[in-house]
Amino acid sequence: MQTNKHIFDKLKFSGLRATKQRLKIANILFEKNKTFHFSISQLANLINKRYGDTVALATVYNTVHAFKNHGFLKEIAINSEHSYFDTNTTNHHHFYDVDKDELSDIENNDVSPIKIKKTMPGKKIKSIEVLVKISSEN
Amino acid sequence: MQTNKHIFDKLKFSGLRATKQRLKIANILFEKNKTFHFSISQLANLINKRYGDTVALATVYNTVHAFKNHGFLKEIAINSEHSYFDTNTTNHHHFYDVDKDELSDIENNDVSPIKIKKTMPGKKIKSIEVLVKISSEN
DNA sequence: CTTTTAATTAGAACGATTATAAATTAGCTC
DNA sequence: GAGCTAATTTATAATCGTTCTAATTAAAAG
Repeated sequence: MQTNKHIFDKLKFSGLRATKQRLKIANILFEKNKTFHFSISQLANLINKRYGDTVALATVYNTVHAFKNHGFLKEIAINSEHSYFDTNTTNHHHFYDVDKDELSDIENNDVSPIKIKKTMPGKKIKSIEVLVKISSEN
Repeated sequence: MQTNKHIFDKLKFSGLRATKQRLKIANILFEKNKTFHFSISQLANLINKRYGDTVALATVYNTVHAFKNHGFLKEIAINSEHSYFDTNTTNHHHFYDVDKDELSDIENNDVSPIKIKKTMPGKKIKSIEVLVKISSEN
């Protein structure tokens, strides 16, 4: 599988050892070319479904944090209930479906340019993120 | 104090009993005309500082949730570490100072109109919120 | 004043996450 | 490939924030 090779190299290049566990997790996260949004518990379930009970929960946490620290994942704050991660680490925005508790991406191009008219002296803007909450109409 | 009377009425009107504890908490939250951002633990500290150990932690939680459910407070998601609340319940946006872990408001007027070009069939937009992360320049 | 109902409380329970310390494994060097 | 070293994994315990529970207290209504 080419994906595997690619992920392997990605890990290696970043100084992370390409362990069995990390490859399994990376497979699930990066196999789709589509952005993948998940919480730790969702991810743990997926791992279990595909690979059985072969990765300890602590390792899932460790790995997600390692991936995040190396820029492979981005954390997204939606609500206090869950912490979500996103395989799309570019600057972009989100729809959050409050009925289904589901995230989807909105690319930068799909949002009109955002101009912040208020300034904070001595501070510079690091990021601008838009969260659009949606729900079924009716 | 006029604020007290006002808060008392506010509680009464909403069907919440104006208990000693709720009035103390409301005093801290709503005494300033400025927006107030806080986490539960920060609030608990403030209560303690002003009123001593007279409100149980469970009551702080209960009260904040009651206030939130009655529309006196709004919850804001910034990161997974803390859950923040805001006394400004209008539609508005935020600066988040990542160095100081501090929130401040950006009024709707201070952000250029946001147009979302992507649509989600069968869904309607409930809110659009912008989070601007800032940090010291240098 | 009595009754009813809501709210508060201390403490237990819970769930998600992190820490610990021992065992395992990846990736080097020879 | 054997041996070495440091990184990683693991099971388990510990911790933290939050919620639950059941008893007590207090507010409002009659």
